[in-house]
Amino acid sequence: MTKRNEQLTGDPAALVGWEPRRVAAVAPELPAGAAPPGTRGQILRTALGLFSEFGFHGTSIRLIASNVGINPATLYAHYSSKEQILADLVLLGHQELYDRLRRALGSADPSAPARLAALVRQHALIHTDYPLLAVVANSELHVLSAENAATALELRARCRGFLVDVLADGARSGEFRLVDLTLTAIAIGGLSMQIAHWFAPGNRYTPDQVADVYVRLALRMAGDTSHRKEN
Amino acid sequence: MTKRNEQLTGDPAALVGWEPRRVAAVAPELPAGAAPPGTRGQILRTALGLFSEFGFHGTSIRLIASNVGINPATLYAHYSSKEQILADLVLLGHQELYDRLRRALGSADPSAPARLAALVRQHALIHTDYPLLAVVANSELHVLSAENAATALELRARCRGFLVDVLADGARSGEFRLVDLTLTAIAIGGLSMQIAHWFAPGNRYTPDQVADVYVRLALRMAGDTSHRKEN
DNA sequence: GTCTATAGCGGGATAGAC
DNA sequence: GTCTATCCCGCTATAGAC
Repeated sequence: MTKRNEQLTGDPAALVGWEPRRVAAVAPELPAGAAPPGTRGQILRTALGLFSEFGFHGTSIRLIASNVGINPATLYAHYSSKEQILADLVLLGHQELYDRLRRALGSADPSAPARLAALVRQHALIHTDYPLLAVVANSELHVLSAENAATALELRARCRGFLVDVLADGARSGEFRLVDLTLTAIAIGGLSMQIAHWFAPGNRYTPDQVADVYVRLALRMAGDTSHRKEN
Repeated sequence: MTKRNEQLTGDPAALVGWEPRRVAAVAPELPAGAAPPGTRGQILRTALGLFSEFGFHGTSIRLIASNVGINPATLYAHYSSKEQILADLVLLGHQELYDRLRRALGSADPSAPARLAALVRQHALIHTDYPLLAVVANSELHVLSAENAATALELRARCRGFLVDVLADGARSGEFRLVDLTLTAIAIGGLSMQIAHWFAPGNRYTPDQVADVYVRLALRMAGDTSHRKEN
């Protein structure tokens, strides 16, 4: 039995989707340096775990406070409202994504396939590293007021711009054969987002393995002409 | 300017993601024959529209009732609880998906690429035809009790089985060159789900155009060896 | 089936002592 | 910063008349 055949006989149902949870049960972590210190950070991490599982409207101030181990009133010494906690999380998640993608483009080879691979790799890795943050940032953003969502939406637009630019460059140069620019960008942009819903440290894929697979899938979707055999 | 260049110069940001809505603003429709008649059906459709935009916990009984034009108490003559309304919607959405995929497989050519294309086409079309139902069935299922979610989860497992079987068959026969069975199945299975978040009738893609693109993307992801040039 | 009225509870947020 | 105590509101759901 080769490794390839092992993959073919593995049971996908064992990995994903059998349970009605929104995310795998992983510890709520925030990017190093991004989390505020002390109680404020503890509130943020606790809210992250609860929002990711029950949603913003399904999580009460009282529940957050009790999980932190403080009184509900104490929470308002650190955040002005429940929405402000979510706003901080959503912004933080989008900033981390934008920073990673920008750095990835900065250090990638200039060819379109190399830049696309770098973007997709980082997009996959942010979802394995911070799955709860990714779920909250993506699926609870819509409950924020327009003002609280504005900065995150601008960062998101820039990230989408990175992807569209790389795909368009590759199409012009002949490195890619796109089926359709807009829909391919949407599809590749959404590809890694599902990772947050099933990935957990210690399952049968490492983050790097997941990222490798997703990079190859994205290159196939873009119609990469440079390394077709390897894809 | 060729059509291909139009695609390349079209602005993707004009289509998707600039707004913090969960779904495009489309009328809340249910599959013909699946919706109950009279007030009961009206409640179901109204709840569908509200759940899709604000989520289950973000939607109150009072809001549903006022949008239907009835008293909140009247609602309980038709449904035993708010959760029961959601349970009906989630089940209905999963049944429609399962029925479509089963019919698609029944009428498809026996080759693996033809069956994969049929599955992906129907998966895409159900998201263009019933985007609100798809969003609710997918992203609010987790608030249901285990009993209320059980049937939908079983249907979902069968649908995933369809996809995994087709990919595994194609890999064995050499029609597909898979990067990884499990992750490809997850990726293709999630591919069309995003459609529900941006598609609206009357935008620049028809449902058939969307489905065509997604079928080609999926065949590329599977490493289809039979029609490589067309993909 | 639909209404009025309301029970009973839990929600977000605040006042003020320490 | 953290607590106790509480305000006030909106929530799901029910009782009972019509």
